[in-house]
Amino acid sequence: MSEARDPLPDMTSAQPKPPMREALVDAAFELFLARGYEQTTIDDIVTLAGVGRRSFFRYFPSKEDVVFPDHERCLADMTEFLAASADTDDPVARVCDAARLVLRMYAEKPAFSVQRYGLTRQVPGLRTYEVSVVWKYERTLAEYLRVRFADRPDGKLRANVLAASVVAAHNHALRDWLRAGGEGDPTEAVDQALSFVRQTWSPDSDGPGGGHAGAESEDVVVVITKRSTPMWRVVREVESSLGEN
Amino acid sequence: MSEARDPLPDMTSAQPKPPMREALVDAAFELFLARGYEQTTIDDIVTLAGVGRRSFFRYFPSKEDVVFPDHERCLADMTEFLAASADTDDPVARVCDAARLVLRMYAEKPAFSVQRYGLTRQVPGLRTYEVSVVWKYERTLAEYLRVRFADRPDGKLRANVLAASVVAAHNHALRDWLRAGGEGDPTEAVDQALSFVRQTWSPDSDGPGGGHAGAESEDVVVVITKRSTPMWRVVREVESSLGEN
DNA sequence: TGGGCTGAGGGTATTCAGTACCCTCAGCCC
DNA sequence: GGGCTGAGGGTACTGAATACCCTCAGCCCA
Repeated sequence: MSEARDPLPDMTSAQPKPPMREALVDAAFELFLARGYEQTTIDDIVTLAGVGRRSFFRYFPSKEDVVFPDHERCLADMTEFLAASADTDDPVARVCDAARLVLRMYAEKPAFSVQRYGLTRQVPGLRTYEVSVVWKYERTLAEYLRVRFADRPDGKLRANVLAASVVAAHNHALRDWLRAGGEGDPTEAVDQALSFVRQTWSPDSDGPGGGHAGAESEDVVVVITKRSTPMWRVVREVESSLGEN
Repeated sequence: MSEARDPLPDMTSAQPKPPMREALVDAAFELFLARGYEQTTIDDIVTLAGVGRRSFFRYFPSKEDVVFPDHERCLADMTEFLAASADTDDPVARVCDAARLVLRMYAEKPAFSVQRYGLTRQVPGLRTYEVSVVWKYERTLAEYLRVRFADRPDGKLRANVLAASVVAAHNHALRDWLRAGGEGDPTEAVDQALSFVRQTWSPDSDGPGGGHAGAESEDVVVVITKRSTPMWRVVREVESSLGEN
């Protein structure tokens, strides 16, 4: 259920993938899960990986970064994805799709994501780091929306609030999935959460509180029924009105 | 323009106010502004303040904390403020008022807030710290809303998104004020930004999309919805209308 | 073929934040 | 007096992060 043109392109950006990076990540997680994040030193990691200490900081600017090895890539992908937008794209749909890039990154490695989730819940420093990563995504979305909403009054406010909403909805569904152990497909839950935001902030509702239906729009369905009508009849009525949906 | 009962009580919580804490903050900011945050060591600070190194960490758990000396107090105030809510309060208005507590903390020391803003813009580590502080506020608001929305379907999602929206709107107005040098009163701008959110998420519009269901007469129910609204949401809308009315 | 360039990786020393442990001393209650 | 507590001070240690320099393989090119 992708919403905009050019949805979720294959942004794997096929890099040469240095094997040393992965070796470091593997060694780090093995130790983090065994004795805990703070009980593991950089020396422990590089010793297990069989490389020099200096090499660790060649690949990861800090100890926290090894826990989120693909976020920088994902952030770059998101930036690129948004930059490739057409002016005709629905901005809200576009940022929702951009958020789905993050979801996909998590969903691609369910076991890894769940393990990391366990770490971030326990280690305050990692939670802080994660929050700052999320903030970068939010800023990226907000910046895109800020440009797209430049002509609106309160465009900047709208952009910021909408970006925050999209991120919050995405994270809500994502964390539900992580808490459940990464079982199944989180896509649908995220879609639901995003549509929750999307329908509130859809571009045609051009002001707060202005979300009420203009009856002349072809997009609007009006159903009139008696209060005493049983629910199943109401549902059938609405269903037939909505037709294919 | 306070929105709920018991609005913004005097939460100065008159602590004994140890003078040493303030001396450390003053010394720290003097040095931070003169040579920069990262160029200043803890030893520099305690030397200027004329106290022992050990005493610094007695008052501030980390170097970053000295830059945000009153956020912990403010967070506690916010938690207390929300805990003191009545069940009859409008939850949305209540979290908006809670956000205003943060604004007030900034507005009480304009010069200090602006100086700190300059620091956080320049030092990535401080920005990260600030983001994590903001996240704590957001979590506090979301937790309150989660309880208040417990009976709603999607209550948790709604709580998270709403909390994120309120925080984003608040920060938007706050940063505008800080960028402008802390001149004037930021209250009105924050009120505007919050009302932007408030009108969108007001408790009476109890579903996204503004799908409005209401009783035209005693016996007739009119449902107006968008064609794109998913069926489950329509059903819920109708159910809730038929339910309590 | 030798020379020099580059870039990945390694090693060591240093800085500095943060912690643990112990000391002093003032006030204060028995 | 003696003992207790709590604020403040000092010192040593750990460990992340940085700076600087070394090795070595590959490679271009004169």
